[in-house]
Amino acid sequence: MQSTSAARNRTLCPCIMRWTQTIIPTLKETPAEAEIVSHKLLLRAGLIRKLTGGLYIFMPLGLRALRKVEQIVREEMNRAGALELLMPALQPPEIWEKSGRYETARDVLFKVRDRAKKEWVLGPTHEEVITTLVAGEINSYRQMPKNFYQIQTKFRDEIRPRFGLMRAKEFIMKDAYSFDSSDAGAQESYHKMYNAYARIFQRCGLKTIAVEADTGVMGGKFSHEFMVPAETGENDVAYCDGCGYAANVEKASSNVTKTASEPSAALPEKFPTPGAVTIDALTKAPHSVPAERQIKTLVYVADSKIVLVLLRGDDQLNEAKLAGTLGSTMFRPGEPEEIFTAMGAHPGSLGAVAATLKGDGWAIYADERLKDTTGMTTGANEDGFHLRNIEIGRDIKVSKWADLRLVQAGEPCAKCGQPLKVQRAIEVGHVFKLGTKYSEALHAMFLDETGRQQPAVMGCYGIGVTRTLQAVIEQSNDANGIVWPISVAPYTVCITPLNVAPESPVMQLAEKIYAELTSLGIDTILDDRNERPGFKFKDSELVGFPIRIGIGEKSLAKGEVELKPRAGALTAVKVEDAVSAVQALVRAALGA
RNA sequence: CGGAGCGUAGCUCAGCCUGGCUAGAGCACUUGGUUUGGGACCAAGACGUCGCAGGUUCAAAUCCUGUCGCUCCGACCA
Repeated sequence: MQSTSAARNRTLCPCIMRWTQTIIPTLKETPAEAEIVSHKLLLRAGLIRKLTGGLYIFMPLGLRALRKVEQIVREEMNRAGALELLMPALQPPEIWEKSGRYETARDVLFKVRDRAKKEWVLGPTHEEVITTLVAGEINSYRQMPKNFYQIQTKFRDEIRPRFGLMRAKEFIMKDAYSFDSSDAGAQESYHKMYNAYARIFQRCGLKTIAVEADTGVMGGKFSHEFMVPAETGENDVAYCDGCGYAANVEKASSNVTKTASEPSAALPEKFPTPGAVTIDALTKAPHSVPAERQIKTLVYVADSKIVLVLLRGDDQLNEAKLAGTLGSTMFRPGEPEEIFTAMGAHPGSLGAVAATLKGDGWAIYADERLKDTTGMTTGANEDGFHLRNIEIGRDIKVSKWADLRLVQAGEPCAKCGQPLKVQRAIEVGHVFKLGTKYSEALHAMFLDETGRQQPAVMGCYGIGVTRTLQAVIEQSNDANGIVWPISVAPYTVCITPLNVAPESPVMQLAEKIYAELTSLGIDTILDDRNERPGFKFKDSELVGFPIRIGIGEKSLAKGEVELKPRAGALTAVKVEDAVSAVQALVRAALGA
C-alpha cells in the first residue's frame, strides 16, 4: 500500500497540495535548543530548521506564513503611499564613514573583503544607501514627500543571537525611509507610518501597544515602538491604564515624590562602616540609614574620562537616559581596579563629596530626585567609611541635573497620577522621526520654494518581519500547538480524510471540497497520509491550521462532515454546506 | 566579551563520578504483518569518526590539556 501510494502521487494532479508531497517535518519531542514556546513550536511544527546559531532555513510551510506577513506589510505600505524598491545588502563602507556610523555601529556591522582585499559591509539597515540615492535623485521640494521601503534580508553581528528568529544574525526586515521638505511634512509622514503599523499588526492578529521609545544610536528626534506584550520579550514597557501613557522603560519617567529634606546645618561627618558595601547593608543596624537617605555613586568611563553618576539609594540607573544626558552612547561602567585608582576606594565606599574627591573637574551627573536634599549619607572614598549630614547643594559640585532613574511599577503616571504598570514585551516595529542627521551627512539637499538649499527631513520605519512571524506564534498557541490567525496561516484549511484510498467516497469528497475551496481563493492542504486519525488530528493541531475539515465514513453516512476551527469546538455540517461554512468563517476573520 | 551549562544515532536522552570485551533505550526511518475517529501493536532491519586534537594508560565515551560548536543569564537591537 505504501509503495503504491508513492507511485500514485506521482501521477496525481500536481495542483492539489497533498501533505505527502510537501515536507512538514513535525516533531513530537522538543529539540533541546529551543527555550521559549514560539521557538519550540516553529521547530516542532516543521516551519524552520536551524543551519547554525542565529541562521535558520524556512521550510515550505514556514515560508508560506512568512510570505503572508510580508504581503500584509506590502499592502499596507502601498496603501500609505510608500514606494517599494530593493537595495543591495552589500554596501561600501565609505557611506558608513560619512554618516559616522562606521564607528558607532561597528559592533553590529558584518564586514567582508573582496578579491582585491577591499572591505565591504553587509547592511544591518539602509539609511546610508537610501540617503545616497535621494541625494542624487531628489533635488526639489516639488519631488517630496517621498517614502521608500523594501523588504529585505539584514545582517547584524549580534552579540548573542537567541530565541530562534527573535534575534538572529540574518533576518528579514521591512525598512522604510521618508523624505520631506519641511518638519511639518515629516510629522505627517511619521503619522502615516504610525497608522499603517497599527493596521499591519492588527491584520497579523497581533495585539500590540505603541510606546514612546528612546532613539538610541539611530540619533532621531522622537520615536515609537510597537510592542507585543509577552513575558519572553526583551524589553520592559511602562504603561498607564488611566490615560494611555506608554513608554519603553528606557524612556519612561514618572511623577515620583521628591526626597524629603531634613533641614540641618550640620557639617559632613565621617563614620566607620566596616564591611558595609551595599545600600542594603547600610540600612541595617547599627547604621540604620534608610535607602532613600543614601546617595548611590556610580563610576562610568565616557571618552576615557571619569564620570560620576548619583542616584538615590533605592533608585536604579537607566543607561539610556544617561546616554541622552551625555549625548553619546560611547560609555561603560568603570572596572573595579580603574575605580580604585581614580577614587581611592572600592565600590561600596564611593562618594562625590568635593572634599573627598581625588580628581578635579570630573563631570558629576545627578538624578533630579536628589535635588536640594540635605542630611544624606554617602561613601567617604575611603574603604570602610561613609559620610553623613551631606547637603548636596553645599557639599557636591553637581555638573548637571537630569532624569536618570529607571521607573518602577506602581509609581504615579507623570500625566495622570495613576500607578504605572510594567510589562515585558517583544519589539516588532519601530518608527523614528530622524530629522536631518543623515541628509546633512550624505548631502541629500533640495531647493525649497525660495530657492534655498535645505537638507531633506527624514523619518525611518522598521518592522522585523521574521520576528513578527514568531511573535504571532508566541502570542497565539495552546497546549496542542500553534493557533494561527487566518491572515498569516500557511494554509487556512486542512482537509483530513480518514480514508485515503483514491477511489473511496471519503477521499473523492475531500478532493471535491479541496477544489471548491481553492477556486474561492482559500489556501487549503489535503492530508492524504495513510495514518491513524489521532495522529493526523494531532499533527494538524500542532501546525495550527485555522480550520480542519474532517471527513470520515461515519459522518459521511449521515451526509455530514466535521468542521473544527482550531480555536473552537467541532461541529457537524451538511456536506453541501461545508464550503460556504468555511467561507463564512474566513470572511468573518479577515473582515472581508 | 564576562558568568553558567551542554556536546553520545535524524530527535529526546542514559552510560562518564568509580576507565575494561561488540556503546544503549525511546521516538523517527526501512520491510512484512495485524490495526484504523485523538500521536497503535508484533516481528525483522538500517542508522554512531561518543564534537575535534593531543595526552595519561595494557586499555578512554569515561581521566587530563587544548580547541571548536551549541544553549542559558548580562550589555546591543527589528
